[in-house]
Order: sequence, then C-alpha cells, then structure tokens
Amino acid sequence: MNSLSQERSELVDFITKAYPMPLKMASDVAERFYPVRLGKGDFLLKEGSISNEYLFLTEGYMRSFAMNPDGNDITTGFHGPQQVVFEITSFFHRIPSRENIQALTPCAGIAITYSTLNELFHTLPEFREFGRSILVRGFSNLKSRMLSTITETAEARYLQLLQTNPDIFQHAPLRTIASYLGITDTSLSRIRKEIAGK
Amino acid sequence: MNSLSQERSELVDFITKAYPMPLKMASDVAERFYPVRLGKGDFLLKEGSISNEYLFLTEGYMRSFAMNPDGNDITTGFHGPQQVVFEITSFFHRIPSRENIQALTPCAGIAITYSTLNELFHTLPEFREFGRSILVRGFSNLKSRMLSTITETAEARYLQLLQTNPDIFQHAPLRTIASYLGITDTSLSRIRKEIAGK
DNA sequence: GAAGATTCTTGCCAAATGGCAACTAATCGC
DNA sequence: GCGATTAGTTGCCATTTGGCAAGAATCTTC
Repeated sequence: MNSLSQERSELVDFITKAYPMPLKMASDVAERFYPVRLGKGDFLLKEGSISNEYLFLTEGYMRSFAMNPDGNDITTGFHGPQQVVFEITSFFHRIPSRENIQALTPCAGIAITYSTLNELFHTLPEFREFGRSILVRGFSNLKSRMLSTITETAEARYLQLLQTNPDIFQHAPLRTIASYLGITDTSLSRIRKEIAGK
Repeated sequence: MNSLSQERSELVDFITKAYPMPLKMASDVAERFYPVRLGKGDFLLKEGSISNEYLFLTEGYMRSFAMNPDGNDITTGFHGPQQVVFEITSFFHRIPSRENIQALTPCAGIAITYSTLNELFHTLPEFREFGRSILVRGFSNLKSRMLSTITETAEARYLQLLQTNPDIFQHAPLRTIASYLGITDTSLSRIRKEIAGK
C-alpha cells in the first residue's frame, strides 16, 4: 500500500489535472486529507446516513448501490483508483442517503469531511473550480450513460463497459454488473454466451 | 409576456431559494441577465456549437435532444418555467455540444453568457453556491431518472412522468415523450391504450 | 376548406428480456 | 480438504418492446 505522502502527491496530480492551479494550493489542500482504509465488504456509506466523506480512492474498487422495493440491490456506479467517491445528493443536501457505497476489494484512499471541504472552498476560492470540475465530470458521464441506456441494447452496453472499464470485471460479480447494466444476471449470462459463440 | 424587471425579480426569488444569500447580491446578479425570446421551433443551442448561454426560463417549454447514429432524435430532457437551461458538458468544458436545445413553444427568459457567469463567480464568491446548487439538483434528478430507467417498466416511467411533469404532455408530441422514456412511439401508444382500458 | 404534412394508432410478427427452477462451478470458512 | 454458501448457466415459457406498414386523426398552409 502507498504511504500517506504518496497518496497526497497522487491527489495533487489529480487536482491540478482537473483544474490548473498553483502547486502550493493543491498541496495545502492535500495536506488536509486523512487516510481511509477499508476491508472488502466494508461500507463507506450506508443507506439512511449522511454522506460526509469526500474520498479520493488510490487503491481498490468500490460500488454504489440502492435497494429497490422488491429488496434487490441495484448497482448505480463503480469506482476505481484515482476517482473521487461520495454520494452527491446526500453530501451536498445534507440529507440521508438512499444509496450505499461498499468496498468490492480492500481499498485505500484519503478523504476530507464535508465541513473541511467547505472550509477549503471558503479559504481558497480557486479550489472551488476543482469541486465544480468533479461535479461536471460526473454529470457528463451520467448523461452519456443515460443516453446509451435508452438507445442501445443490453449487449452493446455490456461490450462498451467491457471496453471502458475492464478492471471491474475482475473485481465485481456478474450479478452486480448485470444490475448496473439494467438487466438480470440471467440475461447477462445469455448475452455473454451469445458473444462467446461469435 | 412578463416585463424584464418582472423576470429579474423571479430570478432573484429563484436564486435565494436555491441558496440563501443577501437580496442585494441576488439583485446585482439578476441585473446582468438580458432578455431572450424564442419562437416555437427556435434553437437555443445547436449540435456542434458551444453552449454559451445560461438561460433562466420564465415562460414556455423546451427540450434537449441528441441525434443517434440511425438519424433518430432522442429527447434527453424537458425544460419548463423557473428552470435553468444550458448544456452542462459543452458549457463548462467549452467543447462543441452533442445536443440540441429547442423551443417546444414560444419561450421567454433571461440569460447570461459563460464569461459573465464566471465574472460573477469571481466577484461574488458566495454566488458560486448557487451555481453548485443548480448542478447538484440536475445531477440528483438525473440519478433518480437513471435508477428508474433501469429498474422500472416503461409503463411505470410513463405514469411517473405524467404525475411529476404533466405540463409536458400539453406541449410535446408523444413521439418526443416516447424517446425521452426510452421507448418507441408505437410502444408508448400501446401503453397508453392499455392504461386507458383499466 | 382542401391538399398535404405530421402525429398517433393498430395489426402482425420478431427480437429482447424476465421469472423461475434446476443444475454446475467456484469460493469461503473452518 | 470438505461441507456449505454463493455465483453463474441453462431450459422453458411469459412478457415487454420493437419494426414495419397501413390507416385514422390532427394540424398546417395557402
């Protein structure tokens, strides 16, 4: 596992790539992040509580999921290294989350709390641009996922996920991936069989 | 049609509800918005150009849509009075939009440009909180739409849209609503027939 | 108000996906 | 390593949705 200072240095890179700012500013920000370690299956966030950590993941994979009325869990997102992980609605509105965030593998990262993040936004106004860029990126990704969900077949979406996010297939069970794609595990199994036969 | 000053006053209300801030600040912001009028069918944004207006719609209805490879247009969103209309990816990344935004009815609103918005963010740091709240709201809505798209039947999504956004049915053709729901106009027609028979 | 365009509906059949249950394969805990 | 649990596959059939084309209804436009 990387040392805390290595993790902070990764974060500085990440911040300055997302929005160019003085290195000193990015470093000051990174200093405020504290280490977070999660075992496989551990929760970063549980349904009903308020998302209060803004986590920069450096190692491992996580997923977000919601329970639907029938009691099935629906994967709403996957998260990997070099990504910011939190539940936006709960975090910014300060309301209980309807989603869970759970480690698929052992995870390492560094985080800050909601109040520290706001303090940073306040003392370093330029840093808000980073916050905005994370929001915009997430929003854009979700928009394109939405479009592909309503226009493409499950097979096409599966192939696209395989191409853009191959790592996930090594860490998440297919049942989980199926729900992310909006289909049942049975259907995904058949789609894979169909593809394999080609 | 409302006067410009009425529109600005609506915007002040909207801003202070989205994020509490001094009335003076909200008024100063609203002063910078200029009127925009669109006839039915007019475009606020055309695919390939950069979304450069941050529009607060006061009257009328619009839709966003993307062309899919087969040449069909897919509605990605509907917009009504008291909503902010722009294409986030293009606007903030300053890249050509893959979406169009078009007036479904005659529309009135007030707008600012990208550069004026940034200028306001710079001179009134607190106003950024409003910008953030608009992003978070849009993101949250899209997340819940995404979840319902992958978990619910087309009929359930139709009924939900009918309940949460009934106005749209008076202004948008069903074909347009069908693509928003991720189904064909044929299927929507059958779903409506099915519901009517109950 | 008549011709033309657009929108909506319907019939027919095909394709995609789901539900359930049985079965097999892989993994976990001890 | 072994029993128990979890994950993945498959068969059978039902349901949902799509594709296409024709027809009906509605709306533009002159």
